[in-house]
Amino acid sequence: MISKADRTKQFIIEKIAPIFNCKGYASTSLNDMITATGLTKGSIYGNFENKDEVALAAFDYNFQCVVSFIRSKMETQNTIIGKLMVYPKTYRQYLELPFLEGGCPVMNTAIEADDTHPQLKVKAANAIQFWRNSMERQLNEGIQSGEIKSEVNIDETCTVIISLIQGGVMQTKVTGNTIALKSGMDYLERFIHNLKA
Amino acid sequence: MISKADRTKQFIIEKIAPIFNCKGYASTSLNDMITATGLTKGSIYGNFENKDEVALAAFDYNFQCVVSFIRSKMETQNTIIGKLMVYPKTYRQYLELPFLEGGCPVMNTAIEADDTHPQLKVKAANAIQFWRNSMERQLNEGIQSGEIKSEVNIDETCTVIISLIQGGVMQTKVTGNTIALKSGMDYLERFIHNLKA
DNA sequence: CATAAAATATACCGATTGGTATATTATTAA
DNA sequence: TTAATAATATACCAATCGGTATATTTTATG
Repeated sequence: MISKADRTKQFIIEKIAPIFNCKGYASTSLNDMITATGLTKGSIYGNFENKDEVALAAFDYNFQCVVSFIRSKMETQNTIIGKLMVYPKTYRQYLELPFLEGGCPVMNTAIEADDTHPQLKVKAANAIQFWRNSMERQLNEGIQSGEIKSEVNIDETCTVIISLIQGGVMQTKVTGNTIALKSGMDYLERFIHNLKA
Repeated sequence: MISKADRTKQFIIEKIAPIFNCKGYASTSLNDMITATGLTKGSIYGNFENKDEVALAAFDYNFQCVVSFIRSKMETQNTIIGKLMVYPKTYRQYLELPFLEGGCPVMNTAIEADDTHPQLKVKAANAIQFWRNSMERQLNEGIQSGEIKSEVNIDETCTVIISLIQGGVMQTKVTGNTIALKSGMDYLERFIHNLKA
C-alpha cells in the first residue's frame, strides 16, 4: 500500500516542480515551496533531505511529464515520420501545455545548472542523451524498414531537431512573439518530411 | 577626458560580466563581485546604484563582445553568404572564445530572466530582435543583389540560424560532447549555402 | 482503544543576502 | 598648495537564505 509519506512526497513535487521550471533552482526558495504546498518547513524537510533533493526530484518529474506526453502522442502514430511529427505538433502549442509553462525543463536546467549545479547538470545531460538515443533508435528503425533515406546523417538529424525545438521555444518565450516558434516548427515539419525515402 | 569613475565603472563591468554569464544573475552575489574586482562593497556601490544596474550593464557588455567579434569577422567578407558563414565558423570554436566561456549571453539571459527579471528579459528580447533584424537586412540585401534566392523565407531563415546556433551550444555545453555543436554547425553551413541563388 | 511510530508544525540557528551610512583616502581645480 | 569633491573603504543593517531540534499532531497497528 502507498504510504502517507509517499503521497505527500508526490504532492510536494507536483506543487513545486512548475515553480522550479519557471523560476529556476537558485531563485526558488524554501518559502516558495511553503506557499506553493501550503505545508510547513518541517513538513517538507521531513520528506526531503534538503533543497537539492527536492530540485532533483522536481526535474525528474518535469522531464517525465514531457516524455510521457510525447510518448502517448507517438503511440497513436504508426510510421516513424508520423512519430517524429509529434515534436513540431506538440511544441507549436507549448504555451497551452501546463507542464511546459516555464519552457522546456531540459533547456532551462541545462542553461542554469551547467556552471552552478553539477548534479542538476548531470540530470540535464542525461535527459538530452535520452532524447537523442530515442530519436536515433527511431531513425535507425525507419532506415531499416525503408521508410527513411539510408543516407540520413543520424547525429546531425538529432541535433537539428532538438535545436529547432529549443531555439523556437526560447525565442518565442523571451520575445513574446510567436513567429519564431511558428516558423521554426514549419521548417521542422518540412525537415522531417525530407527524411522520407 | 575620461574620468576615474568611468574607468572604474568599466573595470568593474569587465571583471563581473563573465561571472554573470557563467553563474547567472541570481547566483552571482555581491561577494562574487567583490572578489572578482578586488574592490570593496562601498566602491562598487559608489559606481552603481544596485546589483540590477551592474547586471544590466554586464549583459550589455557581454552582448557587445559577441556583436563586435561577429561584426569584425563579417567585415572581412564581401558576400552575404560569406558574412553569414561567420556564424558557424565562430560558434564552432566557441569554447576558445573567452567571452563565450559561459555560453551565449543572449540565451543564458533569456532562459534565466524570462520568468524572474523583467528588465533583463527586455534586454534579452531586444538582443534577439537586433540579431534578427541584422540578418533580415543581410538576406534582403542578398536577394536584391541576386546573390540569394528570392524565394527564401526570411523569418524562417532567421529562426533556423539562431536556433541551430543556440541549440548546438547548449547541447554541447551541458553534455560535454562536441558532436552536437559540430554536427549542428555542419548542417548550418549547408543550410546557408543553400540560400545561394 | 491504546500505543508506537510516522508525519507535521513551531521556533529557532548561523550564514549570507542586498543595501546603507559614515569615515577615510585620492583626485582635481582654483 | 589648499580646499572642494569625488572615489573608496569600513562597519553596520534588516531581511532572507537553507537548515535543524524539538514539540505536537496524525496515522497505522496490536
